[in-house]
Amino acid sequence: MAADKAHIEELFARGTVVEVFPSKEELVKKLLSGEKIRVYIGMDPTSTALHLGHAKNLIFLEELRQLGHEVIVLFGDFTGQIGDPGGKSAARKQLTAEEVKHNLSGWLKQVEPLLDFDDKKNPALVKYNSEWLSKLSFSDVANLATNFTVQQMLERDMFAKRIKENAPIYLHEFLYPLMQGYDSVAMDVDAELCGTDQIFNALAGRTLLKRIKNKDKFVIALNLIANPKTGELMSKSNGTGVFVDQSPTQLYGAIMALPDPMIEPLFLNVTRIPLSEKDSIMAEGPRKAKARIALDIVQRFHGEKEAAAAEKTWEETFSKGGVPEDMLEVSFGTGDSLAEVLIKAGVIPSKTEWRRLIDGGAVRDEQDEKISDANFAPSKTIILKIGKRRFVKVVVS
RNA sequence: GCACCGGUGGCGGAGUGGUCAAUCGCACCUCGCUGUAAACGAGGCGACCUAUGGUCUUCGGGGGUUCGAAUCCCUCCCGGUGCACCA
Repeated sequence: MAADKAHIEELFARGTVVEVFPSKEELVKKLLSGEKIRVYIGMDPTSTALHLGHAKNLIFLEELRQLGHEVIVLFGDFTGQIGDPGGKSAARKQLTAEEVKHNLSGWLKQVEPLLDFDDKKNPALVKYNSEWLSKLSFSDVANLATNFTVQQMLERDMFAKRIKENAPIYLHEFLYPLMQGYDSVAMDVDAELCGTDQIFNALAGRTLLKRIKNKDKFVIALNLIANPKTGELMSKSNGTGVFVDQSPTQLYGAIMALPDPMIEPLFLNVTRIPLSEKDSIMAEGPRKAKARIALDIVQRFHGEKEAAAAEKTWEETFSKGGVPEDMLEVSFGTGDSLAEVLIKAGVIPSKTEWRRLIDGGAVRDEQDEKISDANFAPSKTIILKIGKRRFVKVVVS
């Protein structure tokens, strides 16, 4: 296979790769050698939705596939049930088999647009680690454990932190790196892609692979997308996560709603707009640059046509104060309570909240007329705007 | 196992018999200004109602004292710390 030097250089120039074990130079050398390597990324389906931080890693993996390498997306259906130790003082909640199964079905769909699983010559592969982890016996596990000392485990910063805070560390938490490490052995990979938060686990795999198969695995650590100004990571908990299981319009809007400092990280890590265009795009100002990025990202998930439509809808909805085309519809019969109908549809959480919104002037109709009566009952089908982002079509039957 | 300390709303953290649906900060929501950005200003942030008031449910679980408990007592569960135990 022909190693594409320019492609590889551009890939690294984006800054997505922050650290490589044993070294970046050796990895580049390997990639340029023309040798086909097997590389994987592991993901525990801990929630139902993937955000752009995950997507970025998969996009990177797809590039490796395009360069001719064998790529594997490994779903941690087994490890997800154990739970990777979190930074919090309490151990992360373990998922049940049902939860994992439920989350997995959603993830698969969201991963699909990012990687080519149907390529005739070199399709991306999907694997599940329950395939081998569920078969290990207690003695197998004990054997694996002989490769590590407790001191090594305690080096992991979150463990160190918990010791400092006198927070508990459960024994099973030590097993997590062991299991993730065993994934590398079971798949006999040449490289692993992971977020920097996963370096410890990935290195455990590197150790195991070396001990068991005398093989040097590359650990390619990718950055975590953060707001450069505040340092906040992109995640659901702090509201900065952009989840990809949304309609084109919603996804486009979610990106537009991000703080400006996120533009550059997204440009570099998530889009594949050539780096040479970066300066001219950024020079157009944050508003336009963000729109350019939003379009690119929506395209990747939904295709050009949908993305263009999303952009147009968005412009008309928000720049011109209209309403989006795809919005939630609820049916409203005579005698119904509007608040109850909206609660049932999940638009608002309670009647009390509804009153607060009405009192605060947050509820308007399509003509931007404020609705100030909490007991308002539409006599004909209308479109309600609640705040800036909630739109509901109330269909009167 | 013994002793002590602690468990409060999404998080942090006040409160230590009535004035507590619970100060404050963060997060979040709404309004204003805007570019669905940031910053800033204002309001809100348990639920329900026949609604400038009323009712119900909340401070780890259960029980009790009291006219009245997040606050006191008992008990259980959980966490921390110290001591003891450790074939």
